[in-house]
Amino acid sequence: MISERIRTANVLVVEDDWPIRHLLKVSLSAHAYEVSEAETCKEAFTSLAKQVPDLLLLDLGLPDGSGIELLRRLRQEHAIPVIILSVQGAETTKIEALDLGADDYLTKPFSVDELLARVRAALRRSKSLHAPTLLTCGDLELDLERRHVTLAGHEISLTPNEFSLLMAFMRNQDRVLTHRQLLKEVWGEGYVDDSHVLRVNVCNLRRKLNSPDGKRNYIKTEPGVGYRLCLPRPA
Amino acid sequence: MISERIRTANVLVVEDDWPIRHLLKVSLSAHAYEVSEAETCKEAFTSLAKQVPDLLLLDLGLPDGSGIELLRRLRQEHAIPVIILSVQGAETTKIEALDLGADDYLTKPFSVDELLARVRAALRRSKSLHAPTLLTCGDLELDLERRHVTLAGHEISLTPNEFSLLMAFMRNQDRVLTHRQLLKEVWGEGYVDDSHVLRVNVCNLRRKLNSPDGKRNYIKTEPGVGYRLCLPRPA
DNA sequence: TTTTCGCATCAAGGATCCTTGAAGCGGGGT
DNA sequence: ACCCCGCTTCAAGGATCCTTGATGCGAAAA
Repeated sequence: MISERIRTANVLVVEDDWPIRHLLKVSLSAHAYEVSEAETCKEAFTSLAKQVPDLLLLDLGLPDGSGIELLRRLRQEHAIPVIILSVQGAETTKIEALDLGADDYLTKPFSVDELLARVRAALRRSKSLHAPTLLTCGDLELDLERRHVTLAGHEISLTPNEFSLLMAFMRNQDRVLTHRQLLKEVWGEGYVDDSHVLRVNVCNLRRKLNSPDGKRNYIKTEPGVGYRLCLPRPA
Repeated sequence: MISERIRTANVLVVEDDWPIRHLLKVSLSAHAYEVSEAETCKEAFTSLAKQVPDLLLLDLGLPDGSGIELLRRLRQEHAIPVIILSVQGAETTKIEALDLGADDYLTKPFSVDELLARVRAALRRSKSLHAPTLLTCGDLELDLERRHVTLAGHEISLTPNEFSLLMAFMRNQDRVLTHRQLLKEVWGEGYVDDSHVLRVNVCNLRRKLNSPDGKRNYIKTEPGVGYRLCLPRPA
């Protein structure tokens, strides 16, 4: 927290037009950003090779080569936020840049307030990295964010209920889960006694999980109690 | 990593039957666990008040009061793993204990190998705490795990596609997302050009997000480009 | 003013999924 | 040997959701 306030962010401005470049430098410097400058694509490349900034302000209308190419090559290595500067009417290029991973854009002429707001927002976002919510159990992998499940490499498709059910299992590997617990987790408080619907879904889930060779039995039933997702130790 | 191997786990054994209690103590001590013992519910309470162990081995058939009550009161404060010891036939009590949050159970007579395996599994699980995957934007809250969305406190129900769409927005707050980016994220590579389906879903999403008072407009349209989820600074 | 284009909204056919009933199966108890 | 009970599996009606077409709307261009 403290270090964020002391260490000023480093911004690289890539812009060939002097008045605009100067405006950017002055505005940003006045707010305690460290600013480097580049007038051409080439200069930008050498600057990036020397030091990677915390944020890139990129004009798309550079004299030598398009900013698009610079963005593409930057994105192959770094994930720093990039804000595009574009002129009115250059919609196509702007969208192309955004699709390539640019974070935001400013259309000339822009207000300094808006510039600073976008810079702040971009820097704030770049600090929040996503937790790689990925659960694994043997050759089973469950991606919380993408809602994808892969078994021994290739993807298998689950219905929403099946996914929730498997999620409950994978967050409690090798642990007994009672019928009530599973029903409460997946279907909610009101379904706690409907064990039939649970059995049907466990059945369907098993069919999909055992499809490749039918060897391993992931879900073990605990008679009279519930189910358990076995760990991959082939005892 | 290292500390986990040096510091031995502390296990509290609550069991009135001497032979079993002794077997547990010997077996666990031999594998470098620190073992405390209690013969009655009362003893267990005082022991827990003094020091909370890393794991609790709990016999359900205690002479004074049921182990169930002990478990219930323990769960109001601590989340340590609990393994139940039960006799054959006491299914009802066993299930009740599991529903209350017990992690596992052993049915007497049990093998020492199985005991150790369950203890290891329970301790391993207790170390993996779930990341509270919760995204917020103003009075909008999105819970990745439960797939719930709340707006100013009360829950709103979204369809799967709407949820994915909102998730994409909330992971990129205040950032322009092009049509292509959103379509790729929610529908997949094949739908990148189908902007109509995106518009319909944005429309439906807006309706649900603005329902309470219709004041704030969360999703802003960027004409010709895409959409943007606004931050809650009411500029 | 009229036209045009992108966006918003409504509505319905069709696909997917969920629930529930019914039947099959196997082990334990009488 | 028979029955009972819980678990598994199959199948279909019904609910939900997704896609797509049609229409309305507003702003910019002609």
